[in-house]
Amino acid sequence: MRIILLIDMDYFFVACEEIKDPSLREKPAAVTTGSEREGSKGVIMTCNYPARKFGVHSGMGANQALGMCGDLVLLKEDFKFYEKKSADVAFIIKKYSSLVEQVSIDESFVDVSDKASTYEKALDYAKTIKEDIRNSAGLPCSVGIGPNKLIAKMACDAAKPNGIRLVKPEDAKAFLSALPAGKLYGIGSKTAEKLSRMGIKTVKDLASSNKMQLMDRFGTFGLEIYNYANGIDDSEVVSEYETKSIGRERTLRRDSAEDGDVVPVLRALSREVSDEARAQGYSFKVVTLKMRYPDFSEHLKSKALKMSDKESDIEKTAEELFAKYHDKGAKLRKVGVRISGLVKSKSQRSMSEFFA
DNA sequence: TCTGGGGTCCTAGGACCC
DNA sequence: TCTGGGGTCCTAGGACCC
Repeated sequence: MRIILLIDMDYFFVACEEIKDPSLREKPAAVTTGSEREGSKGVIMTCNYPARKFGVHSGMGANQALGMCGDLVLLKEDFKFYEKKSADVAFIIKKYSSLVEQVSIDESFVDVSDKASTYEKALDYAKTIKEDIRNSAGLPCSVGIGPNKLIAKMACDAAKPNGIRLVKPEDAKAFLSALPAGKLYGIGSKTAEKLSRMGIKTVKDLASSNKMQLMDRFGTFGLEIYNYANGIDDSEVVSEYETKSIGRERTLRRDSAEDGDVVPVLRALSREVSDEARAQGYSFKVVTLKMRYPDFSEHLKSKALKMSDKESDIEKTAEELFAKYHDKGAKLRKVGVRISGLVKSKSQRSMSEFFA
């Protein structure tokens, strides 16, 4: 029998800020991307629950959020600090199981099948971990418990904030079926709309829909969401993970068609990408330039090179792609540089082999 | 939702090789 | 000269998640 936990930190970035400044706890507060763009205060990345009462949520423009809540405290993101707190939390979780998959800065799956023989014991185990995180790292989290990653994830969503939710296998289908289809993991706005046009509005509708028809319409993805809707997910908790790509992107100060506004940004981004690749010990094969236009349409242009670890190759290729594909006179909103086809550099490889 | 930045996975056509 | 099928790489774009 498998028992999986999903531990998800509550309003993580703002919770970290509350450690620095406890007085924030009583106030509506949000962490933003910050912005150099004229007229913009950036976008809300996370907000605490007092702010949510006003309708503030992540992804929203900070100006719009201020319109809903004039007293909202805006804080510019401090990723270094969040990464440190994330590492603290990861260290705590690893005391309880070695089979941990960190899926983002604030979320980890934990396979506790070997630690807990029953769901009741898993529930106690989850309480212990949650308390440890609260006491040792000073941060609140929620925990979902289920027979697979999908159920654990959906249970955790239902547990938030600061809760624990156990969904046993025999209850999984009933638990899921009440949800709107768009709340199911993997179903975003586009798919929700397509499903809705097919008459599929809830997870229950999806679970009892025609599997063949779904596969016809969506390919293997159709099978996946059909299985999810039925509470089926055989994917493993994987603790080893390889980075696939490293990228940086930036919204320009103002929409611009001038090379003079864009090229320096490409250089800065290339530099940052190169620094990150070096820090992680990766060489790369492919460089991709992303261009976003004022209407939010995006174009990607990429070029495969010989394996390289040189900043100059990133910069040269990004500028080359820009010169070749950007229509002169067309304004840009955002540019990005990404490298992929990553391979651990020799020195790094021997280091990890040494430790293995 | 006048909308940031970091990622992942999937698909699909064409090139090229055997 | 015309023909088949498989495999892999390259490139572009879409959708999703946090």
